[in-house]
Amino acid sequence: MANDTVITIVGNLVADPELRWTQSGMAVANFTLASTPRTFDRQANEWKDGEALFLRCSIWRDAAENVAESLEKGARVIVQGRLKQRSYQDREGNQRTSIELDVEEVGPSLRYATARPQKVDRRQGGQRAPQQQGYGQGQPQQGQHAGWTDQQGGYDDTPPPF
Amino acid sequence: MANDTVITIVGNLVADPELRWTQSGMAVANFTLASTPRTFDRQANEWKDGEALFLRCSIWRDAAENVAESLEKGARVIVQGRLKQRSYQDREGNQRTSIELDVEEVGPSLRYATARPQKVDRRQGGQRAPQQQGYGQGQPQQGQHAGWTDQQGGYDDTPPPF
Amino acid sequence: MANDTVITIVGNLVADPELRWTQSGMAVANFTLASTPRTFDRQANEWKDGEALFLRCSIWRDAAENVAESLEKGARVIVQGRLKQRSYQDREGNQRTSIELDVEEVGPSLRYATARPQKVDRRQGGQRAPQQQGYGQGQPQQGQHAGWTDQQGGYDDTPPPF
Amino acid sequence: MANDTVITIVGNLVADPELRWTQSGMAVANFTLASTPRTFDRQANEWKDGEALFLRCSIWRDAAENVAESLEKGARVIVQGRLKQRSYQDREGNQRTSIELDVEEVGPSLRYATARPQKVDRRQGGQRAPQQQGYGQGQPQQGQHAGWTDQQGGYDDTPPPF
DNA sequence: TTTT
DNA sequence: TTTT
Repeated sequence: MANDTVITIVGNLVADPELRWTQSGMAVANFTLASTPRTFDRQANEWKDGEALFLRCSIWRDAAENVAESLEKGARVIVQGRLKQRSYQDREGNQRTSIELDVEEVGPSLRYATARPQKVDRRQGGQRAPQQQGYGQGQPQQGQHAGWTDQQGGYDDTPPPF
Repeated sequence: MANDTVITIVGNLVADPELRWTQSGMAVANFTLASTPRTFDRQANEWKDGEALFLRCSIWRDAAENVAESLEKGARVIVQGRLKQRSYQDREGNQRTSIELDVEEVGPSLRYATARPQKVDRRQGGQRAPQQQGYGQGQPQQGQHAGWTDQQGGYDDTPPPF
Repeated sequence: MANDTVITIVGNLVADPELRWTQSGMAVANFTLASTPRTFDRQANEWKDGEALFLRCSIWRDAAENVAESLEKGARVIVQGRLKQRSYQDREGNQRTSIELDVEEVGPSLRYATARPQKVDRRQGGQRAPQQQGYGQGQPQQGQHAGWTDQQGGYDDTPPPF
Repeated sequence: MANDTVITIVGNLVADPELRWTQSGMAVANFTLASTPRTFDRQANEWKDGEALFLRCSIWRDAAENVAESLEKGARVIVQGRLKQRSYQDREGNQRTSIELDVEEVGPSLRYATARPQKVDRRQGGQRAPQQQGYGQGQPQQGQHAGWTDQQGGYDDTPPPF
């Protein structure tokens, strides 16, 4: 019976995405992700970066255009898709195969401080709510803060998990 | 030996994220994801939505502030994190447990047409490159298009995988 | 658009699987997995076990019988399936929900030295190497079967997890 | 920051696993998984098999011996591990890379009727139910061992995948 | 309780 | 090059 080959990878774009169109007018974007596993070195007793995986990705239609507009070299993204084998001929004429990712979902990671895109307007047309500046003020909104730590309860002050 | 419980889910926020701070000043954002499995109904011979999973999520520090600023009700996101069991007392005083997701990575999905946030500037400070217009024009850029479909090669016109 | 909620977890069975049959004769096995995340404690500078996640799992048809025959308390397994929300009434009559895993694939982990099951016979017919000890008879155990379908029936009256 | 590149794949072994030892005596098993995505053909209105992905896998130590004893050509398995890029020289002397899977967990799928291995003995010491047919002797097979470590040695000279 |  |  058939299998499901969907996987998820987190990594950074090694270059800007390349946007193209098929002859029938369908958009396709290609980009390469570098994904660097974190490994704990028992000898050195510290975290080190492992060897990076470079994974070629492709994405289609609207998503391709979104990717080309929203992502650039260095962006950290989460991608979900299917591993696919592609055949090609090298310069010597030998048949070769490579493994790539057919992306179904991709999103820019919101993990770090610089990653604060504007809110997206989901209404028809795709305009976005006006914003004067508003990035990264990064300070507690008084009301919320007070309201929350005033109570006894809710989340305790335990350290976060990572 | 210990296990790794990292999972990835795609879904939509059922409400705006709630941003709070611990007493020590650490930001935490909470939100609930609705993830609706797509199932193929053999009787009706068509795709249908399955029953949604509602998964409570929490995220910490900078990422919490990014989430609060960037995401809102309805947003489609990819989240990666660890399933966690939380204990609490219900109104009758019974000990209960719930399963939640401790989010490590989250990104707004770029899958659909309206999802086109501006490019994020990765330089220190987080300002973003000026842009005159540039959103969603969604048309082939002449040079690229021509250069690509002119050749015989590159990607062929096969239908996309999904 | 709908989402795909398939996840994979590695863990150990906290008890032997429970095998039952629906009134229509379909086998279902239930078991609970304990999955213990490994975390690196920066203070102590060592690996520690995090808090275990206990995840209720169900699996159907042939796979249910395989699970009941092959797995027992303590077994380390890899499971792949969909997170599902289940509604039930607690003793006070309140509507509650729990999150469980609808298992699509499960296999006993071959990671450690003791995990060496016999090779499986893949030939048509499915006979397998003779076994004295009475596993694998593949028939409803009278007590369980009766006890369960005697009730008003169906699968939906199972007790909530934990 | 580093990423986590753990993925899970379900597939079938295209051949028996190959078991070898490094010069330092560490076991390593290699096998190739075929993972065939199931796709729904809207034209034909039916499920079809997509194009298979062939993924080269390696696994180490005890797990390698377990794999060699328990799995054979055709076996359906669940594997979890990290995608890794490997460099090698092709016959023309060109530097090439391939993507493989460093397996951390693997288990034979219990999904189908024929997949019913005996229960595994989990007691200290790792003895297992008596077996007449000679699986699981757990010792290096002379020929393989010799043939492999006789060469100049180490694991790194293995031929590239496919 | 969300959703192209 | 596998496969309920």
